[in-house]
Amino acid sequence: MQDSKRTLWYLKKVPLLAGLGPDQMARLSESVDLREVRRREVVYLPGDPGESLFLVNGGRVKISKVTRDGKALTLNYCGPSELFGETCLVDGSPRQEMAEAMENSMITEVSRTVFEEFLANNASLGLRMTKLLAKRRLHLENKVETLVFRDVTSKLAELLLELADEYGVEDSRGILIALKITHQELANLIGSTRETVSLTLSQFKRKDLLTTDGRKVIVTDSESLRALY
Amino acid sequence: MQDSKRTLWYLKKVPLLAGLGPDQMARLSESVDLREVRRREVVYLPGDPGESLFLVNGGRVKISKVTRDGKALTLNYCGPSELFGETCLVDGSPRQEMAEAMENSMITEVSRTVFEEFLANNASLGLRMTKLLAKRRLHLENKVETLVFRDVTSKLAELLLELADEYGVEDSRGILIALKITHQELANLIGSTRETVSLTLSQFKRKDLLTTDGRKVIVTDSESLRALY
DNA sequence: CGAGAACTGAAAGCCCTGCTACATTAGAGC
DNA sequence: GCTCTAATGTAGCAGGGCTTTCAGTTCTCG
Repeated sequence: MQDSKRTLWYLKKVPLLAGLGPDQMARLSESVDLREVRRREVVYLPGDPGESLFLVNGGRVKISKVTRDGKALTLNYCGPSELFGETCLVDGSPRQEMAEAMENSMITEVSRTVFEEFLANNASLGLRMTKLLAKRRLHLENKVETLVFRDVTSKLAELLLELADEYGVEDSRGILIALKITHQELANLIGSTRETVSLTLSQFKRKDLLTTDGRKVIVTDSESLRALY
Repeated sequence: MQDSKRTLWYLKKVPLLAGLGPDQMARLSESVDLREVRRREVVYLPGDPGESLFLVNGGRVKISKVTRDGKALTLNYCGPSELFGETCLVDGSPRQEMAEAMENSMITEVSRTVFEEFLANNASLGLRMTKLLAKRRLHLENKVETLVFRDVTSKLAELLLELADEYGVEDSRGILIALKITHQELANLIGSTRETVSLTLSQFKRKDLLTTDGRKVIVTDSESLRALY
């Protein structure tokens, strides 16, 4: 009871579901599953059955492609109110990517069939869903372009500016990226290696484009950084 | 009159629109635009206003990312009954990719607002659209992975098998890829260069994995080719 | 059918960056 | 605070493939 109330409360905050009426919302909240996942916990792996999609209620989940030999490419991060695992809508075939919690998170699991039923009965949800997926696609297309055409310096510069934009806070020295992120993670985001990222970062530091405070990056000269791509 | 009848006839063949009733279909056919585009004609360029989406009625259209310095990455080909340009649904911002006819083609142009209106009033269309976009996304994600992790030999081998699968016809010597395609096009599809593709192809030929007949490729040993990735 | 454009074959050089290998440092957990 | 692990700083080396160049071939279109 308490739990279903909380589920409802979470669902109400998801923009994607804004078009659902109170009754539908209530019905949905009864057929979903609220789950807690801890930092580094895997939500699903490639090969797992793709029978549900997820909403992030709180925390952050990383979606990535992994290879047999341990290399990984991060596709995107999902923050609160965002959807992931929706590619199972195609046909419920096995997952082809990995979802892993980056911090302790709360997620809502919706079975594919239930979601499809809601979609089939709610045009407004379909419209929102279409726009959402189109947006994701656009981002991914731009990401592909960047990955293929640009060199590491350019890709890292762009990534840092994006991160500064999304997670940046003002600081006396510039924009501090308030995100606990390792060089390996940065490398996975731009399709490079840890070593090359470390090297490139120290080059940036030498050129006074950024400083580090502990392990946080502070962008001090975003203009020059932008000029690199 | 004649023209609107033809439009309707074309629209009826599009699976995406299968959920629309006869009346809706008729209304749609009146608010769209049937266009003919010739081989190499550009449908839209990056920067063009993104105010409509397109259905391919016949022929084939290439969607690609291009850079200032002339490099190109092909995202996908769209054949009959397929949709393209749908990323404008996000917000009607300028195009970020290029659409170009690969052969003389017939396309239907639907304005963004009209399509959105249909979406908002037709849950079945929303469901189909969602599935379609989810599928595209899945393909694109796999493409990214391939582009980033694999070397040219592996990517080209995979591409040739895909093409053989989609455009292949039986031949006494193996599977003939019945598609007029240049080395440059192949390179654009796998994020490489014309020279490297030419070289790799001749390596394949030397290893007896394929032959060429004029400018068509014939895959003679698909097993060994598959083993390369 | 002829000329020009488009396409392919081949080869040398070089450069980015991935890989390997350690040393050092910062954090996390007890 | 101490230990042990995770993360970072550096460096050399090798190699895939991009660039450049040019010759030869094959379409295409007037």
